[in-house]
Amino acid sequence: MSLDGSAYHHGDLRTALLAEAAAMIDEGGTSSVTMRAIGRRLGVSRSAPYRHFADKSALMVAVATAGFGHLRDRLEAVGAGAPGAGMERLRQFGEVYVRFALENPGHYRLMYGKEAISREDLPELREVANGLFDELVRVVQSYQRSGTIKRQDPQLQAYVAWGAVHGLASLLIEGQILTDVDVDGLIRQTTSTLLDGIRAGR
Amino acid sequence: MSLDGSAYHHGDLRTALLAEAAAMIDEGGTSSVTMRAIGRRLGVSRSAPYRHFADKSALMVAVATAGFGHLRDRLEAVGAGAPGAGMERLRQFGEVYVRFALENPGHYRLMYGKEAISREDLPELREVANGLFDELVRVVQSYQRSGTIKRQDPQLQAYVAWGAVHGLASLLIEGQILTDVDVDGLIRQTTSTLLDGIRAGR
DNA sequence: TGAGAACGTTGACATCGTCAACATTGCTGA
DNA sequence: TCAGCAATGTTGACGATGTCAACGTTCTCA
Repeated sequence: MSLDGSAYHHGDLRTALLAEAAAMIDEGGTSSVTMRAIGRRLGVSRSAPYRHFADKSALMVAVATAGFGHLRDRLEAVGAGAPGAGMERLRQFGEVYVRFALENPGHYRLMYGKEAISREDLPELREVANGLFDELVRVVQSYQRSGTIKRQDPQLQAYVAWGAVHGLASLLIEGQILTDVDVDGLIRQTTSTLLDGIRAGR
Repeated sequence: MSLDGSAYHHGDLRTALLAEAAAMIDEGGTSSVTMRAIGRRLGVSRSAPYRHFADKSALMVAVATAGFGHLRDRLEAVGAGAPGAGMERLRQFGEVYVRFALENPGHYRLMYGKEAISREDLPELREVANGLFDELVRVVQSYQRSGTIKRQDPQLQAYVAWGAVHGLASLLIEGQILTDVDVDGLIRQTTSTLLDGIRAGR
């Protein structure tokens, strides 16, 4: 790869494609993403992307995969920190999750929507997504063992928690929440309500 | 309009277009909807739909509008019923909301996603959506007055509640929840957790 | 009954995803 | 060093799509 201005070979088109695709989704949704437009914005021809991704769907899948990687990094950073008192760690997971979605709406939509990713069998994506969820189930189970939260079906409890943060993230991303709302306060109140709802009864 | 088999005039193409579009979204997502395909499926030419909707976006907006009408009817039916003890009515709102989404995934996605509906200014849609939300805020306020739930910012509380059911509905619709999960139980546990979370503290 | 409104059809064009054929550059082994 | 192959990019072409314009058909009502 050359670092000079030789135009023919881009240098790192694959990476640029991933970034540009995500940026375009952020700006105008998945339907605004066009293979030709991506090429145009990156100054390459319309079919240059096909040297790096089999088709548009493959590019979308790659963006989603990258998103899962980033999200996992964020969540692992939380897990690696000090446990904190009570359910502080669980709250942090929730808040980090929502903030990730707000900062990477393009990635997030691909990760948890099936609009742009039509392929039926995507074992890789399924696996990483399930891995994150399983981690949440484990956290729930540990809180149950310590008697901090109600002893219900851990899987259902995890789905409820996920649903709460996913719902908030989705509403925010899709522009369903009035712009004058205090987002930080809303995130905090969402996690607080969730934690109060699953806390082991007196 | 003729009821015989005269082929030239469809009879009620506008209604048929709305139904067919929603059905196609249910089946393959918004990206699978094609003006030409709708025409094909209804046995009319590719541009017949343009006699009833200015463009594809207008058709999508009309589907969403119909969806809001149906959802409002369902929720009003709940509101008209017996109040029930405690927060039973609030739970019913939540459950009816999620079930509506599950039964009408095509409509629901259009209603609360901005993927297929790109138009910036859609005062009609905004108004009906805000109307439903305002109703939720009012319900929250009445529960606050009766001392049933915590006295927090009613708007934030309403967003939290909406987020919980919207999140669950979205996860289910987007196929993010394992198929062997007890959906009824999950819906019930979601509303229970939410109600426990906002219930006025002892 | 006849004329305009309402409704439907075909032709045409730009854009899109994508494949095939071809051009250019980078790298590696003799 | 350099020939040749792999990697990377480009252009041409095709079918599908959204949509407009021009035109045909049917309905309605004065």
